[in-house]
Amino acid sequence: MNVPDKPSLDGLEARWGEWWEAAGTYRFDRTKTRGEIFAIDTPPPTASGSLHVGHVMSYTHTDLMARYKRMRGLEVFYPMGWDDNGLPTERRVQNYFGVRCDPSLPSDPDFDASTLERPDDKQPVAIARGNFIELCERLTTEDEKAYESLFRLLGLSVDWAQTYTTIGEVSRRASQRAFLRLLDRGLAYNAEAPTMWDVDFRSAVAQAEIEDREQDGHYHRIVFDRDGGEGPIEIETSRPELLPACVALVVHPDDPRAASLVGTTALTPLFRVPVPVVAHELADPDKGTGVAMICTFGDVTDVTWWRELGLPARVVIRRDGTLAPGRFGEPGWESRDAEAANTAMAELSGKGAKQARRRIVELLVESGALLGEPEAIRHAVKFYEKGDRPLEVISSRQWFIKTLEFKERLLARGREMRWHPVFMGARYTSWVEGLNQDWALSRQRYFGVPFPVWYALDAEGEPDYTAPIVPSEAALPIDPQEDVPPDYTAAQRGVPGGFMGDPDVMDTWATSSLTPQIAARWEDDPDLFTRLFPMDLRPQAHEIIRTWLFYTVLKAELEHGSLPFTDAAISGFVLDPDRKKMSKSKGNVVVPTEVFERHSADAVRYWAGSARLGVDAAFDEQQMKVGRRLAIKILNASKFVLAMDATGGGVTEPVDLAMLATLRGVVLEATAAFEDYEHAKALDVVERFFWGFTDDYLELVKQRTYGARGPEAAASAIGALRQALDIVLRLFAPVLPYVTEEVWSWWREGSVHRSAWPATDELVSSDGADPEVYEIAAAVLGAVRKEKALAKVSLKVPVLRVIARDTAERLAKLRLADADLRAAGSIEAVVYEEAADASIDVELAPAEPV
RNA sequence: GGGCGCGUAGCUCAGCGGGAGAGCGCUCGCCUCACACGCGAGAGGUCGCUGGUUCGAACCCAGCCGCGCCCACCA
Repeated sequence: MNVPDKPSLDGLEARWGEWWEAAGTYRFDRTKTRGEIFAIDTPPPTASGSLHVGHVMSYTHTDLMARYKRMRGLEVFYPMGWDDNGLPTERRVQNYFGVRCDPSLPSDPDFDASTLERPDDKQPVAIARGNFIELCERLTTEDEKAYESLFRLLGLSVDWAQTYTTIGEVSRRASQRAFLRLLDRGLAYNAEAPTMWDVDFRSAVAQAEIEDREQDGHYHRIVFDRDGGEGPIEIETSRPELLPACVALVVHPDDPRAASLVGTTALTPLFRVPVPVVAHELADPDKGTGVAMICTFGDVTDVTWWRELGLPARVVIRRDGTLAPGRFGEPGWESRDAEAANTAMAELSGKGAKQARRRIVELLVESGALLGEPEAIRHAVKFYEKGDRPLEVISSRQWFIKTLEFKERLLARGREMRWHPVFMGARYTSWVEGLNQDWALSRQRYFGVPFPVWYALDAEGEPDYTAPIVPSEAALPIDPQEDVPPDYTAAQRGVPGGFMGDPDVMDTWATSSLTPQIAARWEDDPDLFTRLFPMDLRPQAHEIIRTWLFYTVLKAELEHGSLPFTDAAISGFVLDPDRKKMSKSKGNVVVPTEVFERHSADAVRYWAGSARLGVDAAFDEQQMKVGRRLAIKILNASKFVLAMDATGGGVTEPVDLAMLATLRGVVLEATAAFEDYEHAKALDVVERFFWGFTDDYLELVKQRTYGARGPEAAASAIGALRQALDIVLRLFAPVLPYVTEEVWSWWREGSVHRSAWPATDELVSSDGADPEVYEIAAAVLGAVRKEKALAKVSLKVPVLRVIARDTAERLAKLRLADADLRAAGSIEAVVYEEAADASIDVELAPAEPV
């Protein structure tokens, strides 16, 4: 027994953090079988940036579950990954080192960034992809160290021997292997197809990375002449600059005008291009004039129309977002006045969409084709979530993964998964139901996992995309820019009759969607994999249900025919005190390290643990102060409990048994709450008991522990106190790992975090005890305190007598606590009066003359 | 436009069919031998609004209002 005189929270994080590491308290034991393991698919935080209190909350939520399951006897697999793959890292490396990636360069094996020659400060140095990746890894290593130390401070019970990075070799191999297998099964395909395209990043983006933003715009009413005579046709468009890309007009088949319009031909204004009028269900009779122009391509509806109606393509937007020069008069670019069309096009060429729009409106006004004033509107426009300009639909060659045909299976997997909270499952369902394109997998970027394929070049040097050359799985990971395909030589790269490597990298989600497989060392360590996969828990934020969660389900379904994990726990956002989401741009982020210093890690965890899953939580330092107080209270109450020597007698006093019976209910409730992923409820139940334990129970039995009623009665109290403390420490351990470990170390062996979660059979001695004894006695004690507070006297002032009126049954219970009550409240006598209405009268002794 | 969640004391939230609660904040008091980094007490609320079901509604149902998020084919 080693109880300090002045227990303190100071230094607990450092002391126990080191101890846990040295003792291997959270080390994963891989000899356990799947049924004995609880496997967590930890979210890998983005390694470029900084952790904020949102991370603190959600990672704490995961840790609560990890610690609970560990105490339940499960071997917890709790790894940590670092997401260093992707655009944020790429950008930071470019700025930090002044380099840019040129995938056409071969890697320099002697590359050294410190001797990097920068002939011109303004011009970044071009380096090979392999060297670029080295730099990315080097820079992110620094971030990862900082993150790890913060996560350790927070007390995450991660096994730090189980780490991975999403750009590391294991991740690249897994990503490429998964891709090759999908390719082999025909589930991955490449195609020249219209795809959502960010003109600034010059890369394709997937549906999941697109967000709608409300934008100001205008409806322009434009009149098309008819090719042949009948009256003109009016349409409305918010994108008049796409007029040269117009390939048809469309009406709904049920529109009364359809009969006279469909099958006829109209002429585009300015460009005089004959376009057919066609019918399609997607044309909305109530929108605009009911007639829409189909352009290649203004939006995804255009793509649908173009594809289903077999229309030609006349693309005018280039990959950088500017308009191309006119080609009217060439094949496929028919015009009744090609010269005028090209003149008009020349006015637009080289301009971005916005400028081109402004100019074409002027041209349309001059030509009289624009009717009236453009009508100002607000409408939703699609953006890449990280982009600044609206997306364009641009045709390019991309890799896709078949997704649409698996919708039903993916929906079924969503129903099969357990969602915490349940309503978050609806997010997944609505996303899957709304899918309208296969997963566009390729990105025209550099830092990422390359596609492990090459293409044979024909005699003209043109690649054959239909038959990609693939490496063996054993060779993975490969970089097709560095490595040479089987049966070729390096000298054949890029020459007719030779080969070329696929220049693109995969969407970062292609890797992130394999985090369970990566952490479990899929195929690299089959023994480990069978012990871990499918995992138990995926904790994550709700904003990435459609990306991380969805893609992970998709990959597991396609590769393994199973869920990747059985449970998903979704955390909410952290809001600042003004109820706004914390974000760097709003300047309202709180630096976590300072918060730990002010309140202690346990206190911060208390705040996080008080927030339920799926519910946005306010950042609330007051709540952390409460947590700190609770932690200190645990120290002091423990000190009191452990100060008295245990004499070894049994727990016999009714009040003691009643308290333990109450605790039994608490154990049941807290356990049920954790099983339901309701950690906040578990904490609430335990905390409520604990405050009553210190405020009421400790006061009731304090005098007795000092021996006021003899050694046997004292032993009963001391025994009950110790048993309660033993259980309460374990109940608090998931939320408050530091303070509970500290107290545990005073009198127990090993770590509280490897001790067993409390079970009711530990409290068998209180079987049949009536918790009401404790409850009623506490109520009387409360009444006494109230009387003294109202009289503004010290709690030491004696009470002449307390008259308790209640039913005979309850009075009998109160009598069982008579002696403790009189000692605790300095009460000379308790009078028991049977009455229909319960009430308590307290008569204080007259004040001492001063 | 569709969906989900939320609206309870000044603040943060629990309660989800039969007494309107907790903590913080505020006010008042107390150095009571575990704790002044403490202890005790008090004040404070037509439970968003309107209807309905029920003997009884903060809780169930319907409609509305407000806030947040998710989804949706930008004419």
